[in-house]
Amino acid sequence: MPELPEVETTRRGLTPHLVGKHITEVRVRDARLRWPVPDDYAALMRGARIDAIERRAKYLLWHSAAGTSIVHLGMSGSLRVISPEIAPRKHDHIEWQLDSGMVVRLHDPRRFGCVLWAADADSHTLIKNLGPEPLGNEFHGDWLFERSRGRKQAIKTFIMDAKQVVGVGNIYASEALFRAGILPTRAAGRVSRARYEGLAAAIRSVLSDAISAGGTTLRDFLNDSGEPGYFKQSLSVYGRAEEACKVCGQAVRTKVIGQRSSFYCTTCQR
DNA sequence: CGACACACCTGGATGC
DNA sequence: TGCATCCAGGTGTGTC
Repeated sequence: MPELPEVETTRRGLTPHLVGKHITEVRVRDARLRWPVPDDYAALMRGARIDAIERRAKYLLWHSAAGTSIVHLGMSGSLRVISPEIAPRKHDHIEWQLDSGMVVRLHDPRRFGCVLWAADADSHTLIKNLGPEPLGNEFHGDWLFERSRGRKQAIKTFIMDAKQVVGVGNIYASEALFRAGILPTRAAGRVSRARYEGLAAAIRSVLSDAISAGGTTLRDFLNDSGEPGYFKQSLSVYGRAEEACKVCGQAVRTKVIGQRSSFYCTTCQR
C-alpha cells in the first residue's frame, strides 16, 4: 500500500534486520514482476553483505560491496521479516534468506513492483533522472515555481510528476493541496510564488506527519498484519467524497484528474 | 519538449 | 450464491 511514508517505514523496519547481515540464499518463486527479476539475480545477491538500505523516491536501494538491489513495491507490494518456518503465502514472490536465520519476503499480488540489480544505482535509468526528494534541501517553493512557469497541466498532476519532485502519490497530492488551499485542477503555471512556498511546506508536512504515524507500526514489523502505517482518520479529503470538510463543513468534492481520483473542498481551496 | 492516455495485474467491494 | 462491473495507494512508455 505504498506511498512514500509506507516505503520509508518499510526502510526503517527493515534496516535493523538487514544491515550488516549476509544474504545466504535467494528464492525467486515468481520472476514476473513489472520487469522480470534478472535470471542471475540470485547468483548476484548470494553472499552479499547489506551495508545500508537507502530510500530514493519510492525505491529501496539495498547496497552491498558488489552493487545495489533496487526494490519497488508498486501498488500492492510489502516486505516482511519473518521466520522461515512460516509457510509462504500466495503472492510471496521472492524470499531472501539471511545469515541471522530470518527471511525477508516480498508479497505483491498485483506484481507492479520490481526487484532489479545495478552495479551503480545512481546511474540506473530508473534512478538517474528523478527529481528532488520532498524532505530534502533542494526542494522548496522556488523550485516548483520556476519549474512550473508556462505549464498548463493541473497542479495535482504537476506535483505527482517525479521529474518535479518525487514521492508525492495520489493520496498525499490531494492532502497537500488541501493543506495549501489550492484547487487540484488549477494550472500549474498560474500559481504564485508565495502559494508554491505554502505548497512545498504542505508537501513536507503531510509526508513527515504520515511517516511519524507510520512509525507507530514499526514495532509490529515482524508481525504479519502488515497494515499500512497511515491513519485513515487523519486524512482531510482523500477518500471522503460527499463527507463534510473537516474545516468548513462543505461536502468534499471528487473528480478524476489525470486518470486518478482527486478530492478537494471548493470553499477551502481556490 | 509538454501533455496526455495507456499499459501492466489481482482482488475486494458493490450491484443485480 | 453467482457473476459482472468497477475501482485501487505507481510509473514507465508511447503518441500526438
